[in-house]
Amino acid sequence: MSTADGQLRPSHRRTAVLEALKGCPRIVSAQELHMRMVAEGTRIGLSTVYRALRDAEETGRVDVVQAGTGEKRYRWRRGGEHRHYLVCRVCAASRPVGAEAVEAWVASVVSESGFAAVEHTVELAGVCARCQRAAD
Amino acid sequence: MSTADGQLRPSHRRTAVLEALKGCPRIVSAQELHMRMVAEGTRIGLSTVYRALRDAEETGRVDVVQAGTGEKRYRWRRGGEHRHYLVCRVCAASRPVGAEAVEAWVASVVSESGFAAVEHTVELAGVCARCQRAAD
DNA sequence: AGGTGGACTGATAATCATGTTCAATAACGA
DNA sequence: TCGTTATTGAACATGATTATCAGTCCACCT
Repeated sequence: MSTADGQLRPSHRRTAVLEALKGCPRIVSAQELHMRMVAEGTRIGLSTVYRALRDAEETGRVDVVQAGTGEKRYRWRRGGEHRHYLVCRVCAASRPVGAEAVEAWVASVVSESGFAAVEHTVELAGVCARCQRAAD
Repeated sequence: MSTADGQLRPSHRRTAVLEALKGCPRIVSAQELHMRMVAEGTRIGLSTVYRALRDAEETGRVDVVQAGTGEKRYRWRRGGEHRHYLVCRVCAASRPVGAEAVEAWVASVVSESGFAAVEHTVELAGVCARCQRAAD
């Protein structure tokens, strides 16, 4: 394989993936993130991006949103806590929403259900104010 | 493919798919439903099952849960209202949960966000009491 | 009843996101 | 420097879903 510019970074392609994710203003899919990185000049394979995101998901460093089409979209988790997001269907801009009420509701449902190890997913998708204007 | 109002014309096969779904005690994937129908002696193609479920989803006659693997699981919507479910990760048993608190929370978040046409997804997955016992 | 046109069906192929394989290789320690 | 080992990434595999399209069925008209 040709090492064209010799700009081989230290062993942290994975770190590069997470850094790129941090720099994303909107939620992105693995493929979008890969394209973005390549466009910026980072030499990285799609597999590595998938691997890094899966690992980050398992270790709780990113939040995941399942799009309706069965693709996953990621967002860097800024605070320590897991968050829920309101995502724009048009431009994919995302903003975290306060979810204390939902967390409390989930806790009460779980306690009276007899279920154990309950995980919850809350997803909100709509059209943001800017895209509403742009639709005219 | 579709008539003026976007609804598929009723047909023997399509009705059979929804009837089969009604008879399912747990949430099922399209493929599971197809296998189930074939096992019962119904002659039907996988494509038709997918089509019927997609149409039912679009017209709001079924509830959909996205499994972690990117597969969709369906449940016949018994009341008129859309529901949320607590699903067992082991046996796929599902029970509807009262979600008034969540609906109210969603409404308030939406009203102060400036977003329009917001749709929400709430999914709860855990291990039901029976499967907890069976795990011993 | 018989014909006709459009809708439905289903086998197959295509697509799409993601996972796995494995030879090449970069990082690290002796 | 040399060898060991984990990481990488291109190609391939997989699994769910969707599109294609020729054949079939059905409703309606005469």
